[in-house]
Amino acid sequence: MTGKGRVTIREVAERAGVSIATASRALSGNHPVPVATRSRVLRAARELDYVANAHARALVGAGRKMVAVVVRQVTSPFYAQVAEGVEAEAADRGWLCVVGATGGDPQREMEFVQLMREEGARLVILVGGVVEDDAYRSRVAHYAQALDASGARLVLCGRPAPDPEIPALVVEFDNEAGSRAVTGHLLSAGHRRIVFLGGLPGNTALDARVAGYRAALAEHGVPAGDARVVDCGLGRGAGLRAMGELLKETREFTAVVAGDDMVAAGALRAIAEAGLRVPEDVSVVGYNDIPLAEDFNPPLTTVRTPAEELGRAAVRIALRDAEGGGGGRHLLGTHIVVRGSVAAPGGS
Amino acid sequence: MTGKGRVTIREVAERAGVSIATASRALSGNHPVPVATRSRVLRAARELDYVANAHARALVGAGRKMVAVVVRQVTSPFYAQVAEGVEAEAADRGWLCVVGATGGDPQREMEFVQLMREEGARLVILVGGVVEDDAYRSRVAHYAQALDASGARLVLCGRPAPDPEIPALVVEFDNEAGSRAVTGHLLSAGHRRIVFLGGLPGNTALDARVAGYRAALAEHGVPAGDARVVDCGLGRGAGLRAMGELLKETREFTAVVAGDDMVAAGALRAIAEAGLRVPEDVSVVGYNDIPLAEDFNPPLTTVRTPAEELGRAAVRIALRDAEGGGGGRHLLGTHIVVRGSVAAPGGS
DNA sequence: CTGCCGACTGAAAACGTTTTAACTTCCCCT
DNA sequence: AGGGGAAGTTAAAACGTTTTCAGTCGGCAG
Repeated sequence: MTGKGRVTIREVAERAGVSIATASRALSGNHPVPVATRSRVLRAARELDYVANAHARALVGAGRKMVAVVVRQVTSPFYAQVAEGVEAEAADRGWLCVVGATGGDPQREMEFVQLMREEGARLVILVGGVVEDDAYRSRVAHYAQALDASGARLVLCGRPAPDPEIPALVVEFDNEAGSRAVTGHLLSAGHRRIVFLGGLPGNTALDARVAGYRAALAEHGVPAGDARVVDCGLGRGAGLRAMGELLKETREFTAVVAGDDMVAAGALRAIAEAGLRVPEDVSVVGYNDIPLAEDFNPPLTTVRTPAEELGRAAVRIALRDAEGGGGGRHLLGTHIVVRGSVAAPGGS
Repeated sequence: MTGKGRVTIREVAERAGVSIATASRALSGNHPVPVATRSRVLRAARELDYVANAHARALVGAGRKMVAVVVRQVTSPFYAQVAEGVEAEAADRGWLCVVGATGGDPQREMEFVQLMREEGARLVILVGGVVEDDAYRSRVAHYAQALDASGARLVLCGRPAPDPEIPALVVEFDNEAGSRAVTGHLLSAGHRRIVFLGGLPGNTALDARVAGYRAALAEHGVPAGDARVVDCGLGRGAGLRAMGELLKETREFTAVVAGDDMVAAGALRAIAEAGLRVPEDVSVVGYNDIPLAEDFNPPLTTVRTPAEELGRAAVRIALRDAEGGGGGRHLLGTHIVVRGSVAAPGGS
């Protein structure tokens, strides 16, 4: 039953009584072949359960249609949605999608990009905010230049291009606008003492959200000195810990803007553990509107960032501009989703 | 700046003043090469920013170290965790991991497996319960036979092998035991009228959980007639809808066993919307212990299925048994995680 | 009848690497 | 001094496709 190795096109050709060249043409459809010959070849291929060797094909042809998406971790709901968007858009076009996880380690990111170069990926999408230091800039410059040299494209989602001249495309959400809007929502409800929980200095995405938060405060006439940013970074654990500590230190605030929904999840938990109620005692808003945000306790008011659409857009724009080469920056809009975690300040 | 095509090993060899063969050996390290020559080649490669062409390498060599993991959707927290486990274990060994999403469509599953055969994946992991009909059996038999013929391995996670003779490895959780345990937990708390929400007849994973549920009832002397299984399938939306309808029809139950945590999330929401409290009026348990289960309202008592470990185990076992060929079935254990969604029946 | 064009086909080159087999050197042993 | 390796190196074959180039054949216009 199991022929030793894989069936090759040679055996198909033999069985169909044609040359390798004709078999190839019939199978790949690159060149017209009389229908009789063609069906004979196809039947032979079916009978032998022939599958073409993608490596051989990629070696001689124009390479393989493959897109790579690189995220910190697949289990983050936001990244998962982005990856799903990329996967879906790629599948729609018959492209293969590879996802890599770095765990936030630049070393693994470099290894993975290297691997993708070897594999001949034509599109590499790096997702997620990052601290923009010199190491980052030179790393990305190298990716962009190297990928460009072999005709591939680099897309940065939620992280900046180190230099506008660099052949990388940037597709991201307008973090500052989203954060300004949701902070404005709290301010409009009457809050004045609002904490931003989850800053990550140097991380461009979080810095933009902090900037939006400060801008909203300024717009509503809150003194800049009343702003308070807790730089605890992202993740549920970080939010839980930082919120717990903050509550031990002070209760001089009525609302919390979380860096993202996972931080908000931790914060909600910490607030409950401290014996306070949301939203009666403290209002909380998140960022990203992950799928389970409406199952939090209470359901979370947050900013909807259509993550899947971000992934799709990255692929779509990169492939559309494929000829254009070069860079460019595309901003995607966001909007507030109002649920039960916000009330007017001043108790029940 | 952009040299036209990719740098090949020929140019590296030329610059280092050696033959292609020597360059290849120095770079791949398959054959000892004097340190002087070796460093000369490596330097040339570094200077030219050479990356090997994985296609050419795979074409002549033993193929590429690549594992493919196929799930319904990446955004399901459970599948994401499994995929992360596979990715991590693969990365640890320097293998490439490709994830495919089928959306539950057998057609897309077949296409993806076909693609993986073309790409030369050496390990294909199919994840997730499935209805075991004739179409499924013949599909999987074909995968197994075809992959085996080209020296690749097939692993089934949470779905059955159609035939013990078939060269496929099964790695899964003991769904029946887990479900029996968590249902037993409710029974021990005093519940007698317990609904199973989220059956999916024909789906082997869910059927096993239903069987565990019934077994637990029988063990505790609850008449079989008091069992009630709502076949609404999985997903938050399904749970929300089905629970809402059930509550309109009857309130003759004190506890709910959900098919998985997402169904539980929907159920919790529906119960709250009906004006009931969890756990005072209704107790709820889930399945899988997804990362956000403790942020539900209330925190969810559920069965912890170490999903990442499932992914890791699939890779580990498959690679360890690589020589052994053939099949085999491995069961992974689970345990209950007690949180706040269960109380004794009979109101606050 | 001759010449030409088009449709179809096949032999062979090419893709970039690894590996085999053969060829040098050079050293050591007798 | 001659022979036997070992160590280092290289030319060439091989991997499975696609594509180019050249060929064969039949038909049709002149």
